[in-house]
Amino acid sequence: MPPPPEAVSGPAGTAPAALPTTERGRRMRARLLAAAREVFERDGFLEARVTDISAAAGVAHGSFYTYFGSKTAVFRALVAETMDDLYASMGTRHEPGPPDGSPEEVAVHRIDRANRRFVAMYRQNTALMALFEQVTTFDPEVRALRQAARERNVGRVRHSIEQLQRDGLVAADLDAEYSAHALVAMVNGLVHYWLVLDGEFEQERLVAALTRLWAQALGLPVRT
Amino acid sequence: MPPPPEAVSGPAGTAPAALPTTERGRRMRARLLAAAREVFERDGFLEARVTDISAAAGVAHGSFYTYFGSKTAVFRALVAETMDDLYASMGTRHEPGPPDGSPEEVAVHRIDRANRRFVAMYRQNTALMALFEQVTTFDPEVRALRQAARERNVGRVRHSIEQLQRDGLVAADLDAEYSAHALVAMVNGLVHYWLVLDGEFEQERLVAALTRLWAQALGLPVRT
DNA sequence: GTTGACATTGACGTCGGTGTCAACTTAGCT
DNA sequence: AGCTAAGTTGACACCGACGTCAATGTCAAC
Repeated sequence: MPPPPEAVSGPAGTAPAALPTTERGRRMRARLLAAAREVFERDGFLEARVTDISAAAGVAHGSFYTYFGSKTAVFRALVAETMDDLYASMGTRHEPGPPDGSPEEVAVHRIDRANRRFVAMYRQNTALMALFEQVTTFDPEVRALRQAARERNVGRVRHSIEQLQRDGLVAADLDAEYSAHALVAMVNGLVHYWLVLDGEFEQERLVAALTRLWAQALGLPVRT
Repeated sequence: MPPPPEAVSGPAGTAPAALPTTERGRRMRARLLAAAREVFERDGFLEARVTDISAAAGVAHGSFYTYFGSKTAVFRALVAETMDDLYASMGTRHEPGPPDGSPEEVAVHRIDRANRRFVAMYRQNTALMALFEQVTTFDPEVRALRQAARERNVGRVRHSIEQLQRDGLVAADLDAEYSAHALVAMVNGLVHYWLVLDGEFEQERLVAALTRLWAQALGLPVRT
Protein backbone atom coordinates (compact mmCIF):
# COMPACT_ATOMS: atom_id res chain seq x y z
CA MET A 1 0.00 0.00 0.00
CA PRO A 2 1.88 3.01 -1.23
CA PRO A 3 0.25 6.10 0.22
CA PRO A 4 -2.29 4.96 2.77
CA PRO A 5 -5.51 6.33 1.32
CA GLU A 6 -6.55 7.93 4.56
CA ALA A 7 -8.84 10.82 3.83
CA VAL A 8 -6.56 13.50 5.22
CA SER A 9 -7.28 16.64 3.25
CA GLY A 10 -3.64 17.59 2.77
CA PRO A 11 -3.24 18.22 -0.95
CA ALA A 12 0.14 16.58 -1.34
CA GLY A 13 0.95 15.64 2.22
CA THR A 14 1.81 12.40 3.85
CA ALA A 15 2.58 11.67 7.45
CA PRO A 16 2.15 14.40 10.07
CA ALA A 17 5.91 14.83 10.38
CA ALA A 18 6.26 15.65 14.05
CA LEU A 19 8.72 18.18 15.41
CA PRO A 20 12.11 16.81 16.44
CA THR A 21 12.75 16.04 20.10
CA THR A 22 16.53 15.85 19.95
CA GLU A 23 19.07 18.60 19.53
CA ARG A 24 20.39 16.80 16.50
CA GLY A 25 16.91 16.62 15.06
CA ARG A 26 16.40 20.32 15.54
CA ARG A 27 19.63 21.11 13.75
CA MET A 28 18.66 18.85 10.89
CA ARG A 29 15.28 20.50 10.56
CA ALA A 30 16.87 23.93 10.57
CA ARG A 31 19.36 22.87 7.89
CA LEU A 32 16.54 21.57 5.72
CA LEU A 33 14.58 24.76 6.18
CA ALA A 34 17.57 26.88 5.22
CA ALA A 35 18.21 24.69 2.20
CA ALA A 36 14.57 24.96 1.23
CA ARG A 37 14.75 28.75 1.35
CA GLU A 38 17.82 28.63 -0.85
CA VAL A 39 16.32 26.28 -3.41
CA PHE A 40 12.97 28.07 -3.49
CA GLU A 41 14.67 31.41 -4.06
CA ARG A 42 16.76 29.97 -6.85
CA ASP A 43 14.21 27.80 -8.64
CA GLY A 44 10.81 29.10 -7.62
CA PHE A 45 8.14 27.01 -6.01
CA LEU A 46 7.15 24.94 -9.00
CA GLU A 47 10.61 24.03 -10.18
CA ALA A 48 11.93 23.24 -6.72
CA ARG A 49 12.31 19.49 -6.14
CA VAL A 50 12.30 17.84 -2.78
CA THR A 51 15.43 16.05 -3.94
CA ASP A 52 17.17 19.37 -4.54
CA ILE A 53 16.33 20.52 -1.06
CA SER A 54 17.74 17.46 0.65
CA ALA A 55 20.76 17.61 -1.63
CA ALA A 56 21.32 21.29 -0.81
CA ALA A 57 21.09 20.40 2.86
CA GLY A 58 23.60 17.62 2.29
CA VAL A 59 21.36 14.90 3.62
CA ALA A 60 19.58 11.87 2.27
CA HIS A 61 16.32 12.26 0.45
CA GLY A 62 14.45 10.29 3.04
CA SER A 63 15.46 12.56 5.89
CA PHE A 64 13.35 15.28 4.41
CA TYR A 65 10.22 13.31 5.11
CA THR A 66 11.13 12.89 8.74
CA TYR A 67 10.49 16.59 9.23
CA PHE A 68 8.20 17.72 6.48
CA GLY A 69 5.32 15.95 4.85
CA SER A 70 5.72 17.54 1.46
CA LYS A 71 7.13 20.44 -0.48
CA THR A 72 4.08 22.49 0.41
CA ALA A 73 4.66 21.73 4.08
CA VAL A 74 8.22 23.12 4.09
CA PHE A 75 7.04 26.14 2.25
CA ARG A 76 4.40 26.84 4.84
CA ALA A 77 6.95 26.46 7.60
CA LEU A 78 9.17 28.89 5.73
CA VAL A 79 6.40 31.44 5.37
CA ALA A 80 5.54 31.22 9.04
CA GLU A 81 9.17 31.58 10.08
CA THR A 82 9.85 34.48 7.75
CA MET A 83 6.70 36.35 8.71
CA ASP A 84 7.77 36.17 12.33
CA ASP A 85 11.25 37.49 11.55
CA LEU A 86 9.75 40.16 9.42
CA TYR A 87 7.47 41.54 12.03
CA ALA A 88 10.14 41.33 14.66
CA SER A 89 12.38 43.47 12.48
CA MET A 90 9.63 45.93 11.67
CA GLY A 91 8.50 46.45 15.22
CA THR A 92 8.80 49.88 16.81
CA ARG A 93 12.45 50.71 16.74
CA HIS A 94 14.19 53.72 18.09
CA GLU A 95 15.17 55.69 15.06
CA PRO A 96 17.79 58.43 15.13
CA GLY A 97 15.81 61.25 16.71
CA PRO A 98 13.20 62.85 14.46
CA PRO A 99 14.06 66.21 12.99
CA ASP A 100 12.93 69.37 14.65
CA GLY A 101 9.77 70.76 13.15
CA SER A 102 6.06 71.09 13.57
CA PRO A 103 4.18 68.07 14.93
CA GLU A 104 2.80 67.52 11.44
CA GLU A 105 6.28 67.38 9.97
CA VAL A 106 7.37 64.94 12.61
CA ALA A 107 4.39 62.74 11.83
CA VAL A 108 5.15 62.77 8.12
CA HIS A 109 8.75 61.98 8.88
CA ARG A 110 7.71 58.96 10.89
CA ILE A 111 5.49 57.75 8.08
CA ASP A 112 8.38 58.18 5.71
CA ARG A 113 10.61 56.07 7.93
CA ALA A 114 8.07 53.28 8.08
CA ASN A 115 7.59 53.25 4.32
CA ARG A 116 11.32 53.29 3.77
CA ARG A 117 11.78 50.31 6.08
CA PHE A 118 9.02 48.42 4.33
CA VAL A 119 10.36 49.03 0.86
CA ALA A 120 13.90 48.17 1.92
CA MET A 121 12.73 44.94 3.47
CA TYR A 122 10.76 44.05 0.40
CA ARG A 123 13.71 44.76 -1.78
CA GLN A 124 16.07 42.66 0.27
CA ASN A 125 13.74 39.68 0.09
CA THR A 126 12.42 40.21 -3.38
CA ALA A 127 12.66 36.60 -4.47
CA LEU A 128 10.98 35.28 -1.36
CA MET A 129 8.22 37.87 -1.34
CA ALA A 130 7.43 37.14 -4.95
CA LEU A 131 7.22 33.48 -4.03
CA PHE A 132 4.82 34.26 -1.23
CA GLU A 133 2.63 36.14 -3.64
CA GLN A 134 2.73 33.26 -6.05
CA VAL A 135 1.87 30.53 -3.63
CA THR A 136 -0.76 32.70 -2.01
CA THR A 137 -2.71 32.42 -5.23
CA PHE A 138 -3.19 28.69 -4.88
CA ASP A 139 -2.54 27.62 -1.30
CA PRO A 140 -5.31 28.65 1.11
CA GLU A 141 -3.13 28.01 4.13
CA VAL A 142 -0.39 30.34 2.95
CA ARG A 143 -3.04 32.86 2.07
CA ALA A 144 -4.36 32.65 5.60
CA LEU A 145 -0.90 33.24 7.02
CA ARG A 146 -0.47 36.34 4.93
CA GLN A 147 -3.95 37.54 5.69
CA ALA A 148 -3.20 37.31 9.39
CA ALA A 149 0.03 39.23 8.90
CA ARG A 150 -1.85 41.88 6.99
CA GLU A 151 -4.45 42.18 9.74
CA ARG A 152 -1.74 42.82 12.29
CA ASN A 153 -0.31 45.45 10.01
CA VAL A 154 -3.65 47.17 9.52
CA GLY A 155 -4.13 47.18 13.26
CA ARG A 156 -0.84 48.95 13.82
CA VAL A 157 -1.60 51.56 11.19
CA ARG A 158 -5.10 52.15 12.56
CA HIS A 159 -3.59 52.65 15.97
CA SER A 160 -1.20 55.26 14.61
CA ILE A 161 -3.97 57.09 12.81
CA GLU A 162 -6.08 57.20 15.96
CA GLN A 163 -3.10 58.58 17.83
CA LEU A 164 -2.77 61.31 15.22
CA GLN A 165 -6.46 62.06 15.59
CA ARG A 166 -6.12 62.36 19.35
CA ASP A 167 -3.26 64.79 18.77
CA GLY A 168 -5.48 66.83 16.50
CA LEU A 169 -3.25 66.31 13.47
CA VAL A 170 -5.79 64.31 11.50
CA ALA A 171 -9.47 65.09 11.05
CA ALA A 172 -11.50 63.35 13.74
CA ASP A 173 -14.21 62.25 11.32
CA LEU A 174 -11.80 60.19 9.24
CA ASP A 175 -12.64 56.49 9.28
CA ALA A 176 -9.43 55.19 10.82
CA GLU A 177 -10.21 51.53 10.25
CA TYR A 178 -11.03 51.95 6.61
CA SER A 179 -8.17 54.32 5.97
CA ALA A 180 -5.75 51.90 7.53
CA HIS A 181 -7.00 49.15 5.24
CA ALA A 182 -6.74 51.36 2.21
CA LEU A 183 -3.26 52.60 3.04
CA VAL A 184 -1.90 49.14 3.75
CA ALA A 185 -3.47 47.79 0.59
CA MET A 186 -1.98 50.67 -1.32
CA VAL A 187 1.53 50.16 -0.06
CA ASN A 188 1.45 46.41 -0.46
CA GLY A 189 -0.20 46.64 -3.83
CA LEU A 190 2.13 49.28 -5.16
CA VAL A 191 5.27 47.59 -3.97
CA HIS A 192 4.09 44.22 -5.18
CA TYR A 193 3.19 45.57 -8.57
CA TRP A 194 6.49 47.35 -8.86
CA LEU A 195 8.26 44.17 -7.87
CA VAL A 196 6.45 41.68 -10.05
CA LEU A 197 6.29 43.72 -13.19
CA ASP A 198 9.82 45.05 -12.90
CA GLY A 199 8.65 48.61 -12.98
CA GLU A 200 11.03 51.48 -13.43
CA PHE A 201 10.65 52.85 -9.94
CA GLU A 202 13.77 53.92 -8.24
CA GLN A 203 13.67 53.09 -4.54
CA GLU A 204 13.96 56.63 -3.17
CA ARG A 205 11.33 57.89 -5.52
CA LEU A 206 8.96 55.10 -4.61
CA VAL A 207 9.30 55.88 -0.93
CA ALA A 208 8.70 59.56 -1.60
CA ALA A 209 5.61 58.76 -3.65
CA LEU A 210 4.24 56.51 -0.93
CA THR A 211 4.79 59.07 1.77
CA ARG A 212 3.13 61.73 -0.32
CA LEU A 213 0.12 59.53 -0.90
CA TRP A 214 -0.21 58.83 2.79
CA ALA A 215 0.12 62.46 3.73
CA GLN A 216 -2.45 63.45 1.15
CA ALA A 217 -4.84 60.77 2.26
CA LEU A 218 -4.52 61.84 5.87
CA GLY A 219 -4.56 65.56 5.17
CA LEU A 220 -1.05 66.16 6.46
CA PRO A 221 1.22 68.79 4.88
CA VAL A 222 3.46 67.42 2.14
CA ARG A 223 7.01 68.51 1.95
CA THR A 224 7.77 69.34 -1.69
CA MET B 1 12.76 9.10 -28.69
CA PRO B 2 9.97 10.50 -26.60
CA PRO B 3 10.25 14.27 -26.60
CA PRO B 4 12.77 15.17 -29.31
CA PRO B 5 15.51 16.87 -27.33
CA GLU B 6 15.64 19.81 -29.68
CA ALA B 7 17.03 22.77 -27.82
CA VAL B 8 13.91 24.90 -28.11
CA SER B 9 13.74 26.95 -24.97
CA GLY B 10 10.08 26.25 -24.31
CA PRO B 11 9.90 24.94 -20.75
CA ALA B 12 7.28 22.31 -21.43
CA GLY B 13 6.68 22.72 -25.13
CA THR B 14 6.76 20.29 -28.00
CA ALA B 15 6.03 20.79 -31.65
CA PRO B 16 5.36 24.28 -33.01
CA ALA B 17 1.66 23.52 -33.39
CA ALA B 18 0.77 25.51 -36.47
CA LEU B 19 -2.43 27.48 -36.87
CA PRO B 20 -5.33 25.70 -38.54
CA THR B 21 -5.95 26.29 -42.21
CA THR B 22 -9.48 24.93 -42.40
CA GLU B 23 -12.70 26.36 -41.05
CA ARG B 24 -13.17 23.15 -39.11
CA GLY B 25 -9.70 23.51 -37.65
CA ARG B 26 -10.38 27.05 -36.56
CA ARG B 27 -13.57 25.99 -34.80
CA MET B 28 -11.73 23.20 -33.04
CA ARG B 29 -9.02 25.56 -31.86
CA ALA B 30 -11.61 27.99 -30.58
CA ARG B 31 -13.42 25.24 -28.73
CA LEU B 32 -10.20 24.11 -27.10
CA LEU B 33 -9.37 27.66 -26.11
CA ALA B 34 -12.80 28.16 -24.55
CA ALA B 35 -12.52 24.86 -22.73
CA ALA B 36 -9.07 25.83 -21.49
CA ARG B 37 -10.43 29.08 -20.08
CA GLU B 38 -13.15 27.13 -18.31
CA VAL B 39 -10.82 24.55 -16.82
CA PHE B 40 -8.21 27.10 -15.81
CA GLU B 41 -10.81 29.22 -14.06
CA ARG B 42 -12.15 26.20 -12.23
CA ASP B 43 -8.93 24.42 -11.30
CA GLY B 44 -6.18 27.01 -11.48
CA PHE B 45 -3.11 26.68 -13.61
CA LEU B 46 -1.33 24.01 -11.64
CA GLU B 47 -4.24 21.66 -11.19
CA ALA B 48 -5.47 21.98 -14.75
CA ARG B 49 -4.71 18.89 -16.84
CA VAL B 50 -4.43 18.83 -20.58
CA THR B 51 -6.74 15.83 -20.44
CA ASP B 52 -9.40 17.87 -18.67
CA ILE B 53 -9.20 20.55 -21.31
CA SER B 54 -9.70 18.16 -24.21
CA ALA B 55 -12.45 16.42 -22.28
CA ALA B 56 -14.19 19.72 -21.58
CA ALA B 57 -13.97 20.53 -25.26
CA GLY B 58 -15.42 17.12 -26.03
CA VAL B 59 -12.53 16.01 -28.21
CA ALA B 60 -9.82 13.41 -28.11
CA HIS B 61 -6.73 14.04 -26.07
CA GLY B 62 -4.50 13.98 -29.12
CA SER B 63 -6.36 16.80 -30.85
CA PHE B 64 -5.12 19.19 -28.23
CA TYR B 65 -1.59 18.75 -29.45
CA THR B 66 -2.59 19.56 -32.99
CA TYR B 67 -3.15 23.14 -31.91
CA PHE B 68 -1.15 23.72 -28.79
CA GLY B 69 2.24 22.43 -27.84
CA SER B 70 1.60 22.30 -24.11
CA LYS B 71 -0.48 23.56 -21.25
CA THR B 72 1.70 26.65 -21.06
CA ALA B 73 1.12 27.29 -24.73
CA VAL B 74 -2.67 27.38 -24.42
CA PHE B 75 -2.36 29.60 -21.44
CA ARG B 76 -0.26 32.07 -23.35
CA ALA B 77 -2.75 32.07 -26.18
CA LEU B 78 -5.49 32.70 -23.65
CA VAL B 79 -3.64 35.62 -22.10
CA ALA B 80 -3.01 37.18 -25.50
CA GLU B 81 -6.62 36.76 -26.53
CA THR B 82 -8.02 38.12 -23.28
CA MET B 83 -5.68 41.09 -23.21
CA ASP B 84 -6.88 42.05 -26.67
CA ASP B 85 -10.52 41.77 -25.68
CA LEU B 86 -9.81 43.71 -22.55
CA TYR B 87 -8.23 46.66 -24.23
CA ALA B 88 -10.85 46.68 -26.91
CA SER B 89 -13.50 46.97 -24.21
CA MET B 90 -11.60 49.63 -22.31
CA GLY B 91 -10.91 51.82 -25.29
CA THR B 92 -12.37 55.30 -25.43
CA ARG B 93 -16.07 54.81 -25.32
CA HIS B 94 -18.78 57.41 -25.48
CA GLU B 95 -20.16 57.58 -22.01
CA PRO B 96 -23.49 59.15 -21.18
CA GLY B 97 -22.60 62.83 -21.39
CA PRO B 98 -20.50 64.16 -18.51
CA PRO B 99 -22.27 66.20 -15.89
CA ASP B 100 -22.31 69.92 -16.09
CA GLY B 101 -19.70 71.52 -13.92
CA SER B 102 -16.30 73.14 -13.93
CA PRO B 103 -13.67 71.65 -16.24
CA GLU B 104 -11.96 70.23 -13.17
CA GLU B 105 -15.10 68.45 -12.11
CA VAL B 106 -15.55 67.03 -15.58
CA ALA B 107 -11.97 65.76 -15.54
CA VAL B 108 -12.45 64.09 -12.17
CA HIS B 109 -15.67 62.58 -13.43
CA ARG B 110 -13.88 61.08 -16.38
CA ILE B 111 -11.20 59.62 -14.13
CA ASP B 112 -13.91 58.14 -11.98
CA ARG B 113 -15.49 56.49 -15.01
CA ALA B 114 -12.22 54.94 -16.06
CA ASN B 115 -11.51 53.61 -12.60
CA ARG B 116 -15.01 52.23 -12.34
CA ARG B 117 -14.67 50.43 -15.66
CA PHE B 118 -11.34 48.98 -14.63
CA VAL B 119 -12.57 47.72 -11.28
CA ALA B 120 -15.73 46.28 -12.83
CA MET B 121 -13.72 44.46 -15.45
CA TYR B 122 -11.35 43.12 -12.87
CA ARG B 123 -14.23 41.94 -10.77
CA GLN B 124 -15.93 40.18 -13.63
CA ASN B 125 -12.79 38.29 -14.49
CA THR B 126 -11.46 37.77 -11.02
CA ALA B 127 -10.48 34.15 -11.47
CA LEU B 128 -8.69 34.77 -14.72
CA MET B 129 -6.90 37.89 -13.55
CA ALA B 130 -5.67 36.08 -10.47
CA LEU B 131 -4.36 33.35 -12.74
CA PHE B 132 -2.55 35.89 -14.86
CA GLU B 133 -0.89 37.24 -11.77
CA GLN B 134 0.09 33.77 -10.71
CA VAL B 135 1.58 32.65 -13.99
CA THR B 136 3.28 36.00 -14.42
CA THR B 137 5.46 35.06 -11.49
CA PHE B 138 7.03 32.13 -13.27
CA ASP B 139 6.50 32.45 -17.00
CA PRO B 140 8.62 35.16 -18.59
CA GLU B 141 6.55 35.14 -21.76
CA VAL B 142 3.32 35.82 -19.92
CA ARG B 143 5.09 38.47 -17.94
CA ALA B 144 6.17 40.11 -21.17
CA LEU B 145 2.60 40.09 -22.45
CA ARG B 146 1.37 41.82 -19.34
CA GLN B 147 4.24 44.25 -19.32
CA ALA B 148 3.36 45.27 -22.85
CA ALA B 149 -0.27 45.72 -21.84
CA ARG B 150 0.82 47.84 -18.92
CA GLU B 151 3.01 50.00 -21.14
CA ARG B 152 0.06 50.70 -23.41
CA ASN B 153 -1.97 51.63 -20.38
CA VAL B 154 0.68 53.96 -19.02
CA GLY B 155 0.90 55.59 -22.41
CA ARG B 156 -2.80 56.31 -22.46
CA VAL B 157 -2.75 57.76 -18.97
CA ARG B 158 0.28 59.91 -19.74
CA HIS B 159 -1.52 61.21 -22.77
CA SER B 160 -4.52 62.16 -20.66
CA ILE B 161 -2.35 63.93 -18.11
CA GLU B 162 -0.60 65.91 -20.80
CA GLN B 163 -3.97 66.92 -22.18
CA LEU B 164 -4.98 68.13 -18.73
CA GLN B 165 -1.74 70.09 -18.52
CA ARG B 166 -2.41 71.72 -21.87
CA ASP B 167 -5.84 72.69 -20.58
CA GLY B 168 -4.23 74.25 -17.54
CA LEU B 169 -5.95 71.89 -15.12
CA VAL B 170 -2.79 70.20 -13.93
CA ALA B 171 0.47 71.86 -12.97
CA ALA B 172 2.75 72.07 -15.99
CA ASP B 173 5.83 71.00 -14.04
CA LEU B 174 4.32 67.64 -13.10
CA ASP B 175 6.30 64.73 -14.55
CA ALA B 176 3.55 63.21 -16.68
CA GLU B 177 5.49 60.06 -17.54
CA TYR B 178 6.38 59.27 -13.98
CA SER B 179 2.95 60.16 -12.65
CA ALA B 180 1.32 57.90 -15.19
CA HIS B 181 3.53 55.03 -14.11
CA ALA B 182 2.78 55.67 -10.48
CA LEU B 183 -0.96 55.95 -10.98
CA VAL B 184 -1.21 52.82 -13.08
CA ALA B 185 0.93 50.91 -10.63
CA MET B 186 -1.26 52.17 -7.82
CA VAL B 187 -4.51 51.08 -9.42
CA ASN B 188 -3.21 47.73 -10.53
CA GLY B 189 -1.50 47.12 -7.25
CA LEU B 190 -4.44 48.14 -5.14
CA VAL B 191 -6.94 46.14 -7.10
CA HIS B 192 -4.67 43.13 -7.23
CA TYR B 193 -4.02 43.24 -3.54
CA TRP B 194 -7.69 43.61 -2.80
CA LEU B 195 -8.41 40.69 -5.08
CA VAL B 196 -5.78 38.25 -3.92
CA LEU B 197 -6.08 38.85 -0.24
CA ASP B 198 -9.84 38.98 -0.25
CA GLY B 199 -9.90 42.39 1.31
CA GLU B 200 -13.06 43.90 2.66
CA PHE B 201 -13.32 46.61 0.07
CA GLU B 202 -16.73 47.24 -1.29
CA GLN B 203 -16.61 48.04 -4.98
CA GLU B 204 -18.10 51.53 -4.84
CA ARG B 205 -15.86 52.52 -2.03
CA LEU B 206 -12.77 51.21 -3.79
CA VAL B 207 -13.59 53.24 -6.88
CA ALA B 208 -14.16 56.34 -4.77
CA ALA B 209 -10.85 55.83 -3.01
CA LEU B 210 -9.01 55.39 -6.29
CA THR B 211 -10.53 58.49 -7.79
CA ARG B 212 -9.66 60.49 -4.72
CA LEU B 213 -6.07 59.30 -4.85
CA TRP B 214 -5.78 60.25 -8.50
CA ALA B 215 -7.30 63.65 -7.95
CA GLN B 216 -5.01 64.31 -5.02
CA ALA B 217 -1.97 63.17 -6.94
CA LEU B 218 -2.85 65.45 -9.84
CA GLY B 219 -3.94 68.37 -7.73
CA LEU B 220 -7.53 68.29 -8.91
CA PRO B 221 -10.39 69.23 -6.59
CA VAL B 222 -11.90 66.28 -4.74
CA ARG B 223 -15.61 66.03 -4.40
CA THR B 224 -16.33 65.07 -0.80
C1' DG C 1 29.41 -2.06 26.81
C1' DT C 2 24.77 -2.89 26.08
C1' DT C 3 20.49 -1.16 25.21
C1' DG C 4 16.90 1.16 22.67
C1' DA C 5 14.79 5.34 21.08
C1' DC C 6 15.65 8.53 17.85
C1' DA C 7 17.73 9.77 13.49
C1' DT C 8 19.56 8.80 8.79
C1' DT C 9 20.10 6.51 4.55
C1' DG C 10 19.07 5.58 -0.44
C1' DA C 11 17.31 2.11 -3.60
C1' DC C 12 12.80 1.23 -5.19
C1' DG C 13 7.81 0.82 -6.50
C1' DT C 14 4.03 3.66 -7.74
C1' DC C 15 1.48 6.98 -9.97
C1' DG C 16 -0.36 10.19 -13.00
C1' DG C 17 0.37 13.35 -16.45
C1' DT C 18 2.56 14.03 -20.97
C1' DG C 19 3.30 13.78 -25.70
C1' DT C 20 3.40 10.38 -29.72
C1' DC C 21 1.82 7.98 -33.64
C1' DA C 22 -0.38 4.90 -36.80
C1' DA C 23 -4.88 4.21 -38.11
C1' DC C 24 -9.12 6.34 -39.22
C1' DT C 25 -12.57 10.04 -40.67
C1' DT C 26 -14.01 14.19 -42.97
C1' DA C 27 -14.68 17.21 -46.73
C1' DG C 28 -13.21 19.74 -50.75
C1' DC C 29 -11.88 18.96 -55.50
C1' DT C 30 -11.85 16.71 -60.14
C1' DA D 1 -16.89 7.89 -57.21
C1' DG D 2 -12.12 8.43 -56.18
C1' DC D 3 -8.34 11.06 -54.46
C1' DT D 4 -5.90 13.67 -51.09
C1' DA D 5 -4.75 16.79 -47.58
C1' DA D 6 -6.31 18.23 -43.33
C1' DG D 7 -8.14 16.95 -39.18
C1' DT D 8 -9.24 13.48 -35.44
C1' DT D 9 -8.72 9.62 -32.49
C1' DG D 10 -7.16 7.08 -28.23
C1' DA D 11 -4.16 3.42 -26.67
C1' DC D 12 0.41 3.50 -25.21
C1' DA D 13 5.28 4.22 -23.90
C1' DC D 14 7.83 7.24 -21.24
C1' DC D 15 9.28 10.08 -17.66
C1' DG D 16 10.37 11.91 -13.45
C1' DA D 17 8.92 13.26 -9.05
C1' DC D 18 7.14 11.39 -4.96
C1' DG D 19 6.88 9.00 -0.74
C1' DT D 20 8.17 4.41 1.48
C1' DC D 21 10.68 1.34 4.30
C1' DA D 22 13.98 -2.01 5.85
C1' DA D 23 18.54 -1.58 7.07
C1' DT D 24 21.91 0.98 9.40
C1' DG D 25 23.96 4.54 12.30
C1' DT D 26 24.21 7.61 16.61
C1' DC D 27 24.29 8.64 21.34
C1' DA D 28 22.63 9.29 26.07
C1' DA D 29 21.40 6.57 29.84
C1' DC D 30 22.09 2.88 32.66
